[in-house]
Amino acid sequence: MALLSKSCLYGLRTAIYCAHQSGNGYIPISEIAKELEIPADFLTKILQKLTRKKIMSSLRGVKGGIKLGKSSEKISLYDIVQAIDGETIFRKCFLDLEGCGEETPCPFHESWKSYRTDLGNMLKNTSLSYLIENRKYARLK
Amino acid sequence: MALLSKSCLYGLRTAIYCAHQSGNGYIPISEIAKELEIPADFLTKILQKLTRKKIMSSLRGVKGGIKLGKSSEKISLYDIVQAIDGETIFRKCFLDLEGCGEETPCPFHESWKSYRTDLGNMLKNTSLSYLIENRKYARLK
DNA sequence: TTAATTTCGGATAAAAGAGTCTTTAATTCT
DNA sequence: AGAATTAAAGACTCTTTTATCCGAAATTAA
Repeated sequence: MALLSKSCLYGLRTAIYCAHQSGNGYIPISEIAKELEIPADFLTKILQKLTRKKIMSSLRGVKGGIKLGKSSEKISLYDIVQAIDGETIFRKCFLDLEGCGEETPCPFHESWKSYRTDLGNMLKNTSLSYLIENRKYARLK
Repeated sequence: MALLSKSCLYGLRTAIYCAHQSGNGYIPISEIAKELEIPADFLTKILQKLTRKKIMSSLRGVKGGIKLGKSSEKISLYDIVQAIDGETIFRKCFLDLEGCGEETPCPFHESWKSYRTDLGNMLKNTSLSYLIENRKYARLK
């Protein structure tokens, strides 16, 4: 298993890639797909989830493609994960028990809760711009 | 997505359940399955992975079933996760990039590394006995 | 020894996630 | 207006995970 779905990872990598591109123009999905070695048709579908949530914006036609829907400072990794994989990761009980909560905690409730919250906060506090500025390498494939 | 596979969660819940049972006898898998609302045939298969690693021990026949393979102090959650889902969770890059490492880190390398290590340590430091002793409720379904 | 019970092992089925393909709609350029 | 390009949308296939089924092997009890 992995924490995030493959779709989500593709979406994250694409967003980071777009944030890294200097210009403000649309980039064809096929170009990104080739660059990041992601199946193009599949990526198209995934990015639709991000455009519907205004995280990205798309344009059809000759000079069309995809780009960030707002400035990279305003997009957090949490936004992207939430848009593609939903919020269950950040809510769900470690043991996947429906009724687990403060009143009827599962055996692992306490230790997992803080950990899960930390993860959510870490993703919320990491914007695309921060990521671009504070890394040494651009490795995205 | 979830951090752990369903198989792994079933395995964890069963192990905790067994640790909670006072006696030292074998418990039929069908009984556990019914109690924890897990498909019995599926659970049988999952538990085989744990018995092969001596985390649990099993016995066929009339008074047979399954029980912990050693004392609950000596079984950590890490052992169980590792036996069922493997170690990839604790090693893999956040963005699932093959070549990500210290030399060629992915954009998320640093922040994820410590987090992943913490999770591993948390699971290593949590034994079944600790879990049984330090919880208020027994909720496992 | 026979009957009952229970795990083991392999085959198969169902469900979910990942990936492909084709057609349509929007946009640009000539 | 017409041709070329590119995302959107839906149907379909492939793979992995989850779940079911059945016969065989081991163990207990009478």
